[in-house]
Amino acid sequence: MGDEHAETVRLLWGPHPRPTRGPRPTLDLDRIAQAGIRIADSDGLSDLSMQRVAAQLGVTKMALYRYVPGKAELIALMVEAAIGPCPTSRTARGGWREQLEDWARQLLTVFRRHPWTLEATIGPRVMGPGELSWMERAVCALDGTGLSGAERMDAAVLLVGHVRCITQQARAAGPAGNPEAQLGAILGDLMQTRGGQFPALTAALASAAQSDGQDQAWEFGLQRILDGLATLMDQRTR
Amino acid sequence: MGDEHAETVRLLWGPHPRPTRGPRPTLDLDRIAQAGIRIADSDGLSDLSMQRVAAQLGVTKMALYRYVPGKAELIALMVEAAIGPCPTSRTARGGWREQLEDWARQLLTVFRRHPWTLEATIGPRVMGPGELSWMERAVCALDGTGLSGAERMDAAVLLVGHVRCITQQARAAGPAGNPEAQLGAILGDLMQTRGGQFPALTAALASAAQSDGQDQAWEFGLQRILDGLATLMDQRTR
DNA sequence: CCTAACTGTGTCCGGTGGACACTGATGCGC
DNA sequence: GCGCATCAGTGTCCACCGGACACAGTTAGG
Repeated sequence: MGDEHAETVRLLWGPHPRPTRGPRPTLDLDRIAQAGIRIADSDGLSDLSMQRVAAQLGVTKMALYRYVPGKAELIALMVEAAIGPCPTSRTARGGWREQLEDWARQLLTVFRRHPWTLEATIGPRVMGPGELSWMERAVCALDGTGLSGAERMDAAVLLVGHVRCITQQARAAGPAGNPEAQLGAILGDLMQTRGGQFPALTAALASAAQSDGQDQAWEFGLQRILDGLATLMDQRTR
Repeated sequence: MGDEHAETVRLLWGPHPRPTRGPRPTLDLDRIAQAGIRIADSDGLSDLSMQRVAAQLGVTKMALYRYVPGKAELIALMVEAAIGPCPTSRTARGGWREQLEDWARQLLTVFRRHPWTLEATIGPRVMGPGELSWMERAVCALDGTGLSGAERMDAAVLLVGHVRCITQQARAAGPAGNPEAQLGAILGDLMQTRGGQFPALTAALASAAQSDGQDQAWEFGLQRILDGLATLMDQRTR
């Protein structure tokens, strides 16, 4: 039972007993995580190395291994600190749809602020209390809607998937510029040079080029998912 | 205009002129990509190195650089070869909903077969003809539904996001065992030990524990998205 | 036949994550 | 007050990574 994830769980969930003997630690987990977040925010996860994190904190890289077993656990700490707990402001106001919509928008801003969390949360991993609090809030918003527990979880997962997908799409455009336009430009170039073996795609892109909203894909998917949930609830209560 | 992506486009889209002079190349792009896919399929993308790919082909790692400018381009080739073109069987049979559902299921099997494509297609990247053919098929299925070009693209992107999200979730359980059960077990452990500061989540998990279907999250999200699309079309034609 | 083009190899470099032994600071039990 | 177990940070070392570059061997065209 005691696999290698146990240490990660302890790091994310505590406790973190301060030892009484020996010299005072100059660092703590939160400062290390913040330093890593600063690097990943500015230069991306690929430029994150133990050396850089240690240098930012004024220590040697090996000093970090006194706090963290390895790079993977450091990234897990960074993700937990970057995502943080779900803000509880305006809790339980409005119906499930308003609550979920608000929740999804807040989650999107968090992901947008730390785009590297996308690639950091790809594989199987241990979730921290902050991440779980986000799930808690979404499931809670669906209380009393007639959906089963599994369905409430699935709905939350579905929304998270959309948030992640949109965040990734937004990253393709860089910090400035709207994603759809740039994606459309690249695709349009390919269409023009490589001939029209994708007729439906070219037609859709030509029509999409005149579209304006830079968050159109986000709004579209969000409303479609919420519509689908509403349809299910309708079928249940009928 | 001639940025570093130009070489990637040439690699993915051709042409690949065979030189007349000099010794015959012992390798070709397809064999290299297949070797990389074999490694990534069995040991994951993190264990993919130029050395391993070269060893599998019986050459030195530097020989690969005669065909591929770098590791990133090799991975792009692998993704294109692994995803491949969208199968055109049973094309344009049934309504948009049946077509899209079939399309999404086929895409899911492809992603399940090559889970590493998830992390390989995270950042902004150049898409190959195979990937585009999948998009083409989805957009084509939505022809004549009253949706605008941008909306058809957004719908396809929405479905891809769901497929990716489910694939990631499935990876958490390893090759065997159903994802929801294992995820629920980890979460349940945390609930039990860390106390009930997530009441809604614990309740939902307790209810989800009795659920049976191992692809329930997949089916749930898929039907919700399709329901949402149907709702939009209903509003349009009304 | 010769030469230019091209392939695969060997060597080298900076950087990475991590193991390990070590020095020095610290607080508890005596 | 003192000694010693404990723990923090450092320096050194290693295997491995992606990639640059010069080189030898092979091939086809003039």
